[in-house]
Amino acid sequence: MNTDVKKSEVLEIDQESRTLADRVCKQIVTAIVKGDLLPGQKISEPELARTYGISRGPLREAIRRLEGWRLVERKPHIGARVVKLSAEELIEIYRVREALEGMACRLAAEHMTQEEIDSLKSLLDNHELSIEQREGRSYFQKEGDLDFHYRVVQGSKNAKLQEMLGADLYHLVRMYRYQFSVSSSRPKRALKEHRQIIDAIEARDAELAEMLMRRHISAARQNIEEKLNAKEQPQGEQNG
Amino acid sequence: MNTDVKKSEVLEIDQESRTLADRVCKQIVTAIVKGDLLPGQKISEPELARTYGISRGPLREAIRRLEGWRLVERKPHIGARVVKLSAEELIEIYRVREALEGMACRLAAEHMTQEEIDSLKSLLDNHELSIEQREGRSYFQKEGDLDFHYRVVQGSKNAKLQEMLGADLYHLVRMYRYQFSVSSSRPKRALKEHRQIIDAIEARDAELAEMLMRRHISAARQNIEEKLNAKEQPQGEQNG
DNA sequence: CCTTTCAAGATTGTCGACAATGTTTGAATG
DNA sequence: CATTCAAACATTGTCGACAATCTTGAAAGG
Repeated sequence: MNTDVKKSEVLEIDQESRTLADRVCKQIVTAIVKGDLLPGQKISEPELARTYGISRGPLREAIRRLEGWRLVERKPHIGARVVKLSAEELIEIYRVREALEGMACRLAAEHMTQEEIDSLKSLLDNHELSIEQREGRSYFQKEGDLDFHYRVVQGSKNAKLQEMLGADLYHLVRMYRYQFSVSSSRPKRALKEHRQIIDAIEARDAELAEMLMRRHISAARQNIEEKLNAKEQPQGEQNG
Repeated sequence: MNTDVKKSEVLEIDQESRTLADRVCKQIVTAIVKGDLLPGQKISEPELARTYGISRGPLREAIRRLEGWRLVERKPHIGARVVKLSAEELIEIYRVREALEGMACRLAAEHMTQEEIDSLKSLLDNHELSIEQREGRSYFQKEGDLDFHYRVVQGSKNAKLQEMLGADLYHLVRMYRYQFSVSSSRPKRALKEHRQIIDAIEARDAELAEMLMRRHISAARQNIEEKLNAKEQPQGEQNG
């Protein structure tokens, strides 16, 4: 038997998804992020319960947790819907990220270990390969960028920051990346900025690291704003 | 009949607490914030269900939402406990507040209406009265300060900021204010700083407003750090 | 033809019962 | 006397049924 294979996985995943509610909660998050459940879409309890093969009890508990995470909104006696962000709210999130990740990056310059820095640099090497080969392009656009940001936040060693960014905001960012494909669209430039940031962190230049991260996120925000404007200009095109 | 009395209340409160789960959720938050449920304390489902006179179903849903808000932690098959912050995590929260409320204050200087500013100034007048009369002292220490901060955040007009600060962090701050009484302990000085901040907002000096707010929160953090150190120095004194 | 009303259907909210898992107690053994 | 194991107990997890509320659609009236 393969008892000692993937021991940590057994311990961790088992710990976090031993109940139906926890497991289905993750599945719903994935469905939302991947776009199987679209923003604004109604979440039907009977339908989802059938889909996942569970009863409504654990499903409702999962929805309640998602409600706490602000990934779904609920109205009493009416139902739950996947949260739908307006353009303004999406921009707001990027402004919050600018403040929060700027701070995270400053702290990362102070607290990240050399091992973490080296590992992150090799991650960027992988990203570069993916971009050059044009094969993992969509991966980089959709997930690779957030991988980088996630690790910087981890490096800040501030648990509250990790919660607020990693667990709350990134879900929403991911969701909207999959929906509109408003990802960086200039992977090479983003990669260059990532390298500048990690260099500043390695040099322990906290001030510069914060500034570069703020500028990086600000550029991403402007990029989104442009794309949103470009999409809203053509009148008469309504989807829904 | 009094049908048109408190119409907004009927619409809002009714809307938010029409289900048992929503109502009991609020009750538990209040219990946590007031200190009836202490940090680290186990939340017994049968006991709470009896206390609130409901079945375990809605209660579990309420706990699940609180879990999403990170006010309680759950371990599968073991139970839920009120979250217990270490001294480091409490400090972390104040550092996050510094970044987030600094940003909120800058935005408030740009977006707060004159009516909101006037109302906030009269709130500060009330605080001054309370302090002078020494009668509402504990109210000011425990709630009045957060009232001010809450209104500034509202004035930022950034919904995401309002969520993250108003709905998430302030619960935790309140909880620990009630537990240790590590509130400002210098209400006059805090009030003076609040007045400086609102003056900067009224002058539409965003940069100054941000700086003053950051300094205000930083001072509060240092105050807490001192008190925590003073409490940890006396050895052999262990509680609970 | 459009609006209103009401009844049937579907969905959400609540409950009590049962199953699965943890915890505690106490007896047997070294 | 300490340790270990197992059985009894308590708690958490899951389910199906019923009640309360909302939605839909058809009939009646203007």
